[in-house]
Amino acid sequence: MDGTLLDIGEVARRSGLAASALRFYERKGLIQAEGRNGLRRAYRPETLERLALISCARDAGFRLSEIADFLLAGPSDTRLREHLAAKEREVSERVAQLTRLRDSLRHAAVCEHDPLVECPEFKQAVRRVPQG
Amino acid sequence: MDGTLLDIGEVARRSGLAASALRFYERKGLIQAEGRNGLRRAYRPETLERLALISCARDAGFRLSEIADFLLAGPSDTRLREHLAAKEREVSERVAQLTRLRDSLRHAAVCEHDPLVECPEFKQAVRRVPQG
DNA sequence: CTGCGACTTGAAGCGCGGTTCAAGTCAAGG
DNA sequence: CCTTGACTTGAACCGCGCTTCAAGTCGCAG
Repeated sequence: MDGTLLDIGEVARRSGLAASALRFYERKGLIQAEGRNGLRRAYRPETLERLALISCARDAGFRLSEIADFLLAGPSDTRLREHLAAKEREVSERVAQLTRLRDSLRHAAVCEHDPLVECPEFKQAVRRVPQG
Repeated sequence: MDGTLLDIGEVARRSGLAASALRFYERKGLIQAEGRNGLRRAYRPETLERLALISCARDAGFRLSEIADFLLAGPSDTRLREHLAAKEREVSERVAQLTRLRDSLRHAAVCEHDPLVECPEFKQAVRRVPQG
């Protein structure tokens, strides 16, 4: 064994993702193995970082196809930069919304309203975001 | 027509949700019609508020089944309160993560790194959340 | 009474993000 | 050499959140 390359089981263990998910990501163009050891995929350690990024973005509501686009980007890809900027605005909005939701949940834990959902303080989470 | 009750088309238009989605939500116990006008569902206007709450929670990553649980909660439901408190922590973590991601995206829009994803500043989004 | 169109139903279908399965391949160790 | 066991493949399947479809039922206008 080379020592610098990791096999899929190792990557799965260290990334917390299932091996099946890694193969799935490969089909979708999100990652690729450096080579093969026989039939077996051999991954560079950097792949772990990339997977962390993928997990992060996916948790943030990005689709795998979007993530794949981002991963291919160079600094000269203008359209992609616009896409990233748009995503940034989207994420900002989500942060604001989630922050309100968090405050509502925090309140809910101590609220005395009977149908909890009727509490006006709880409902603040629902305030419409000003038109985008 | 009664004037206080809305039919499904009206609710769909005003909530921005498809009629099929409203029927789906009914099957899942998220909403219910006040009654029927012939076969047709007749909704109370408050349903619109409830739908706004549902959309908000769903966008925040809650499952419909979770939302249904929350919607049934009274102030004495201790287990549910714990669930809400747990969700609050979860949402807080998400907010933190998304905030980092937003900062990374903001940077990405002006970054000169070639594989954009290799930029160390970009990668800060990926910093592991301290063990939960 | 005759459309018409918006509603009703249950069942099937879809896109996403995977997991599971069956069958096969390979490297290392006894 | 032969077994073991982690890997390989493609294809089928899953849960979620809906949408679409086919077939039927209303209420209202003409």
